[in-house]
Amino acid sequence: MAQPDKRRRILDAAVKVFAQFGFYNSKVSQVAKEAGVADGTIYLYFKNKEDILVQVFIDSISEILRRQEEALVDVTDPVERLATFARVHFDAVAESRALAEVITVELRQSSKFMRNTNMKPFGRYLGEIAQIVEEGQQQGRFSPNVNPRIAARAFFGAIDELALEWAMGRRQSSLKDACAQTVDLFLSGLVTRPQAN
Amino acid sequence: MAQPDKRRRILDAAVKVFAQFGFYNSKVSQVAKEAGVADGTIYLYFKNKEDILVQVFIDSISEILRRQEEALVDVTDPVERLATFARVHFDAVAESRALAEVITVELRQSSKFMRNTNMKPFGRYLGEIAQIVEEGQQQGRFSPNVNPRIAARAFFGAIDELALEWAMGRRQSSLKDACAQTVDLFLSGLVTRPQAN
Amino acid sequence: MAQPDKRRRILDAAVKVFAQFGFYNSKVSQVAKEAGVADGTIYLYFKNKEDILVQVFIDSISEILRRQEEALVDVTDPVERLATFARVHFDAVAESRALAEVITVELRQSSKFMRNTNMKPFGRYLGEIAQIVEEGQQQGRFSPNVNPRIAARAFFGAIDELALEWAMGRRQSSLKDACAQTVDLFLSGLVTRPQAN
Amino acid sequence: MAQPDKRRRILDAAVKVFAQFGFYNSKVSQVAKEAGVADGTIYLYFKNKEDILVQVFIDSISEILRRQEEALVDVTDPVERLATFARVHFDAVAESRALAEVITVELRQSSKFMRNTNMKPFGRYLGEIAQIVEEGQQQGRFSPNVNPRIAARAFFGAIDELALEWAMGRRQSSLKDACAQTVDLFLSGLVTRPQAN
DNA sequence: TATGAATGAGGTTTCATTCAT
DNA sequence: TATGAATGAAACCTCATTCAT
Repeated sequence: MAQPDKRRRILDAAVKVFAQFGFYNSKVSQVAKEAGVADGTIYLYFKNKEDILVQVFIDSISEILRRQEEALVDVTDPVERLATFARVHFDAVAESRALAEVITVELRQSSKFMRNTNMKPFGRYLGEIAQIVEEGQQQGRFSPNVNPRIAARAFFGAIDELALEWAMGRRQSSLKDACAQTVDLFLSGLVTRPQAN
Repeated sequence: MAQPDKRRRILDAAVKVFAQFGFYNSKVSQVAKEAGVADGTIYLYFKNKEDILVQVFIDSISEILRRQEEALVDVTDPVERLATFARVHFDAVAESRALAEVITVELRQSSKFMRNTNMKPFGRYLGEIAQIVEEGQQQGRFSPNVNPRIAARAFFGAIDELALEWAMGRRQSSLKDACAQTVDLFLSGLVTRPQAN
Repeated sequence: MAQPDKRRRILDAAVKVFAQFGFYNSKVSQVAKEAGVADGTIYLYFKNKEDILVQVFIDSISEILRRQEEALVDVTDPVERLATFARVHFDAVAESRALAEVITVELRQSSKFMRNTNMKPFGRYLGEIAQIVEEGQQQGRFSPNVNPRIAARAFFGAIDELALEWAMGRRQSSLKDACAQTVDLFLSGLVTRPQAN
Repeated sequence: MAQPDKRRRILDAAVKVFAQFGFYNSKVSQVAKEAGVADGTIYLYFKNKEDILVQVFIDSISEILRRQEEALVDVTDPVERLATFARVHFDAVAESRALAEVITVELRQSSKFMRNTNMKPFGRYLGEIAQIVEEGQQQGRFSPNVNPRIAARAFFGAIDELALEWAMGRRQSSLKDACAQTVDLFLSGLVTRPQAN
């Protein structure tokens, strides 16, 4: 009975349930059953239902951020860094289709109501991309004509949309291909091409 | 008493209310009050609460599609067509911040439940982009190395994400700028550059 | 458009609808549609929904009573009168299965709420049976040991229950047979048998 | 707080409330208040409002059947068995006027919707009577000219109608008398009288 | 008389949350 | 810590009835 990390089990169960039914159509009791705990137990670990979603999000983004930092630690070329970033994001998403749905879909829905919540991890996530772009501009590898934050947002939107498409079950081509194509699209638009023109 | 288009008024009210509180936190009675009709009247025009959301979506996408077709009728150059498409999308979104929120946020939330719904308008919307890309490839203006449907999806994701950012109230730069930058990013990645390399 | 007897059409429609769905599960609009009139028209002829049921009942019982009186006018023998009464009741029921259901089932349900209503026709109906029994007793043909009103009630209960069984669709034997058997049962218990014992 | 049998209390409360207002005019909240539980608690024990009625019926019929079997265990004479059956039915009814109303009135109303329900207890109840008649016929005590199932139905209809009359508040004579008279009526019609004729 | 769009009161039911054990 | 029976607030939706035409 004494599970090592009940909080973890509840979060995992929540991801599974939220992904299948959507946050507002999921019942706390479903999450409890999936986690193998009593309904009341959930409230020992989370303030309320919405808090579960927030924690799922914070935990997931934090974990992905950790992986990003780990993967990027030795990569210095901005072009390579952006490609790596996209690959890690896709790999994370590929690991858990359910998590992808929760992050891409449920999160947006709740975000309005999370203005007071600690959304820093997501800001950091976007900021990470923006920083790569910025560094690329400083190194003269990326065109200085783009706003780094806007480019980051657009970049995230593109790969996230593909992740959603994939998560929704219409896997038209391999994940890797889509990832690479997207990165290429962006990079070829981003990189400075002194020789051309 | 006899309002000309009660259905229209309910839809407009719904967009306003859903945008402010989110679909699941909106009450049908709020929509009714905002529309100036009785609660029951809503059910003369819509099957149920979710149907309002579906109709908002279908109506909006249809209207935007109409505008796209109108705007694109005389544009032949693929590069120009894609730029026009993005501009019209942004203009439509700019017209109604509430509508933007509902389409970008609420819709995704419900999309799981819309699998059975007539999502053709959305499919057409994406298809429209894909077709532009495809034609561009056929005319040799766009790189043949991208899958048109994936490019369309990524393109949509990028401009939609920017629209979301804007709708969420963090209007960092002018809409037009963001639009143009995004289009540029994509186009420069997409267009063939025979002279370079 | 000008139907001769709209009230009649509404009553007939009500019988059909009430029989199929039950009074409380029938919608006034269903009755209106079945009658081929607008919803509001019903309220030109009836005070409210319950009034339709009351009128159906009063009209039906009155009509059956009329037939009973017509059939009994020339019958003088009490035994024969009771048998005739049962036969006419069954024939009436046989004519309209829907009417049978409404009278046997729906009416009981509402009767509590009809205490203030003019239920005289039903009282007269039972009274008619009681009177036959009473006359039989006065003529020495029926045992004086039974309370005529109780006998009437039991008699009605028996044939009504059979009618219900029949109306519910389990027509085990011919209507006439069941009728005759029931009458026989009662009569042989009722008639004085001077020779026996 | 912890009531021993909350289900029982809800059923009892339901019988009381349904009898007074009728099933369709009773509110679930009334039943809850009468039972001293919260509205939601009802749904821990019953599927929905109609299920309460079904369970009242099944429970009651089962209980009466139990009593019938107990009372009949030592009675062998068919005539006596039928008389006993009637007496037990009346006694059960006499115990709870409310229950009588619910069973005789409300139940019929819903019976259309109960076709899919497990109505076996009622079938068994009627079957019990039919079996007594059949055994009586086999033993030569009852006339072979009647269909046992029809006789059972008529018998039930008669005593049930009297119960209804009584439950409706027009207690014209003692219950026992009515019971005895009814039984006598039937039995004298049913029993074979070798000496007569 | 007839219509039927509009009304709006109110009931059934759900489900997040609590708390006695 | 853990449980899960109980709570009760609140929302969706229905449908009898009205009334302007």
